[in-house]
Amino acid sequence: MENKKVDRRIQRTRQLLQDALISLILEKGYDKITVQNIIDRANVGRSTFYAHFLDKDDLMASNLEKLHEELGPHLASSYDDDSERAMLPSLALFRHTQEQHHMYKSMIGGRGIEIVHQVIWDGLTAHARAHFEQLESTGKRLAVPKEILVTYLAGSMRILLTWWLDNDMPYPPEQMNEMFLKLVDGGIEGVIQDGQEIS
Amino acid sequence: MENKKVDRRIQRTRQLLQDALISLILEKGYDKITVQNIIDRANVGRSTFYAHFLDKDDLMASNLEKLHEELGPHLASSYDDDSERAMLPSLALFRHTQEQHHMYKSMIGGRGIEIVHQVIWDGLTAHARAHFEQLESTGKRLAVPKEILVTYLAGSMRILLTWWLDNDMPYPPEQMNEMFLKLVDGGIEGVIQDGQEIS
DNA sequence: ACTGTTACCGCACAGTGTGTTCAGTAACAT
DNA sequence: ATGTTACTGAACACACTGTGCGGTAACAGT
Repeated sequence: MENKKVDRRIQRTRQLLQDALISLILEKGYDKITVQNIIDRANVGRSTFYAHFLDKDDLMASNLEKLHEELGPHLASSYDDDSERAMLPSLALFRHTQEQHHMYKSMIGGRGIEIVHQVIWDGLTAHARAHFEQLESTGKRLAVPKEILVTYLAGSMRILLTWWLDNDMPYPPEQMNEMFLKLVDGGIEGVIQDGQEIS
Repeated sequence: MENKKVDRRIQRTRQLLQDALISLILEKGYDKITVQNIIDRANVGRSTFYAHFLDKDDLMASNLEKLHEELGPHLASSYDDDSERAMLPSLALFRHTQEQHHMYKSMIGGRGIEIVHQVIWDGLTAHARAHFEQLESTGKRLAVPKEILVTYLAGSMRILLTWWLDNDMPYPPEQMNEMFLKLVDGGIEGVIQDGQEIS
């Protein structure tokens, strides 16, 4: 059933290139990296690089995709842990970030990259949107436009996550999650109203 | 007293280059712009560009500096308006953003740029830090590390500002400011404690 | 209006990175 | 052992960078 037919050489090459990119990002930042740098560090032929990826961005995207696939299961299991007050799978995200902090830091800390936005943050935003839509369907009214709430919630998560990584994760994921919820809950609750009328 | 000795040709050239950069950013994003593009659009000789700026980043920095100088007075006057609950000069910032939205959007919306961080956001963070330090000096205790609060506050401002620009400013600055304060106040107040003891 | 100064232009230059092609070689699966 | 497939290395045209320099045009001050 499993597709184990992937040539070892392919696996090796892709891995080498992906690792090279990450380590280079952590050293000098995404912008300043050239394809030349990457293939030098990975010790891979020039033509080989272009046989696998279109360019630097494409390689980055593949890295991101990999991470995203791996994150999936973690999110699913998160609903067991903090299902109660979960507006976002924040605890799961903090935990996974700690596990894969090299990868995350290369994508977040060392300056944001276009593609990261499109995959990670848009996913978070979707989560938040679903939360508020579900809330609305139960008759609640929002004193602030939904899209702003959604952006704010996902954005706050991003802010704390970024800070955490930039500061070498000085607190455990659980504590970060507590603080995140404490900060965000207050503001969110203030704009949720039971009644029909809005000011 | 005034230094009006600046050669007209210099003013003209610098202005042309700065405008060219902004319009190009709004079209295709900072990363994809070359010095060649800039001088073509500005209709300025190659050597002239390098007579004024070191490279693309340097030109961007000059643009940013210009904006920052102009923002100064606005911030000062903001303390008249919302001095009461001002943790940040948020209203002034929303207003100035609306006035200079082309400039701001080119620097924020179309993907963050390294230098922007260092000037605008670090300034905001400093404001926030000053606020909490002043709060601490009056005997209040914080249930969340100060640096996290600072980051969160400045970050939230950034989030909303970015959203506002990306969505073509659908609400007036005053309303954005109200919503910002509503969202942020709740969370912040929840972590400020009067007493001496912390959990 | 005249004059010295200074900014601009245009072109040429070496240097570096890009993305493609292709024949030769080595590692792979079976 | 054999056919297949991925990698290598070198060459290629192209694009952009940053610098240098003589000629030209716009400037400020008298």
